[in-house]
Amino acid sequence: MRARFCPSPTGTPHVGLIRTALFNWAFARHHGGSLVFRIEDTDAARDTEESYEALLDALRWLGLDWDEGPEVGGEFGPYRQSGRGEIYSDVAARLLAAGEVYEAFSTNEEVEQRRRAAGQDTKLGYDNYDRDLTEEQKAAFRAEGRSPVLRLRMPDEDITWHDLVRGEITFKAGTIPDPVLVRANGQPLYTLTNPVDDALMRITHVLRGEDLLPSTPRQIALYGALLRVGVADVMPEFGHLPYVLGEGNKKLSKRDPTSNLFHYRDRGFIPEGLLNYLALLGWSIADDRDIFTVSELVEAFEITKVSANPARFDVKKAEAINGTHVRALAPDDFARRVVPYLSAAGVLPAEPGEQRLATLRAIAPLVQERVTVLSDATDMVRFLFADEDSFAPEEAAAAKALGPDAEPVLRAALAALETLPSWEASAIEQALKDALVEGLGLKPRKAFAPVRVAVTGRTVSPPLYESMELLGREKSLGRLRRALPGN
RNA sequence: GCCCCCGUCGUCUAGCGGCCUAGGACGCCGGCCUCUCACGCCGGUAGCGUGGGUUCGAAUCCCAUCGGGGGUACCA
Repeated sequence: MRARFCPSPTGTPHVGLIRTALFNWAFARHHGGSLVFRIEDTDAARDTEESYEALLDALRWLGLDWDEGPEVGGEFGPYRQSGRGEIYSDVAARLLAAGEVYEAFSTNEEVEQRRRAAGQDTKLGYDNYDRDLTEEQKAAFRAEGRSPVLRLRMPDEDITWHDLVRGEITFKAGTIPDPVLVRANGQPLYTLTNPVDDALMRITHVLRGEDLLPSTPRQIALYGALLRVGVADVMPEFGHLPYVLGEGNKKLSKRDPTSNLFHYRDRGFIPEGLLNYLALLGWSIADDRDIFTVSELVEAFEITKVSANPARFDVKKAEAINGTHVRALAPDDFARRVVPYLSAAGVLPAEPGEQRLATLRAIAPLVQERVTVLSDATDMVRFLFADEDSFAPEEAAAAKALGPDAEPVLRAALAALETLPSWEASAIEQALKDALVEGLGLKPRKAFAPVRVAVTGRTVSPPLYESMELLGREKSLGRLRRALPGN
């Protein structure tokens, strides 16, 4: 089995596009087949090199590898359509010679005029007028200086296929006008290049977005022609994946920043979590489970079990799934992955030393169960890495917990901690409880808030005693003193 | 207009004629745990678009209808 993923390098990778890549990848891996990665850059006006690089970056980040394609090669290359021009003109010539394709000289204006004259809706499109032009007529058009486009002669019977996700689909004969395959200037169009490459690359399964569904009949028709002229061996099977929707009922717009895959990477989604969530958009592993690993996905994936319903991208659920995967990480792995986010936020230097990394590893397990995306960690650990000159509690937190009532609490805490023989979480806990809860008779909630804000700078923090242990005695005591009124 | 796709809790889904007084997950609400916040645990909320058939029996089959989406390019 040979599947393919063949994006056009325009813009940034869209989550819907990546879901398509994922399903093709999972399909190929599940069946032990091959995944071909092809770049459809035949539209010079819109394709960019940055976009091409972004596509590679995205797939690599997610671990979606390909067996043939850019940078890995393969026997059916090149894998960027911009390098396959000769192939297309050769195939076009064969189709023309066989009469599968014909030269059409009509301009859009002329087509519209004829439609109107016949009392028809101009939305019907091309009217197949040039199908049977005589050599004399063609010569006359050329004499006028016109160059023909190449159009495919559509068959005059219904076109039916068994869609892998939707079942039988039929387009009635005569509803699709003969499509242009090659521009007058010789430039091949998607309508030609996509099926030709699928044929030449021996693709057996075409899994793509539902937006391409209306173009399937003409692709099947072209495939018929390719089969007859010997370019194709077999008609591939088709499966049309449902849309990924955004807010409202429209497909997630390319302009919407939340459609950008890198938006999620930047926030600290991890590949395991994002892949899991994306797989849930149209597929499910079981009726009572939705958390799974990539290898479990590969093991269980069936294209025929994919739902035909459009799916809305739900950030909340994506975050919940991601959080589960984050928590499943080994603590050191979590610590390692969080470093770039801390550096980007200025909490850690770009290349933190071993001492800071050790501190990070120590706090990691406590932070890990409190985040849904890795960037959440920055505000939680900032207090540990701030230097004492610049450290100050957040204003709102100070206003809330470091008012006049706080002074006796802070003094009692200091007194209890200054003489503490061992600076260790359980000892700190005992000392604070004795001094504040027992000694001052405060509710625990009331007792620890001022200490927490003084030491971590926030009302929400990792567990206090462990945080203080990691911060160290001197810094902790110093911060408590500085939180006292007048300091 | 014409062609095509889709229609189960707010959202993603399970469901393929009896196992459905419709299951799970996210969300939301309540509770437990608790030094904060989370995590975890317990409980609750909420759905088969509508109307006709077929059948002893329909979310599941058929027809109609309504709603949503896409296409209708010398873009992909």
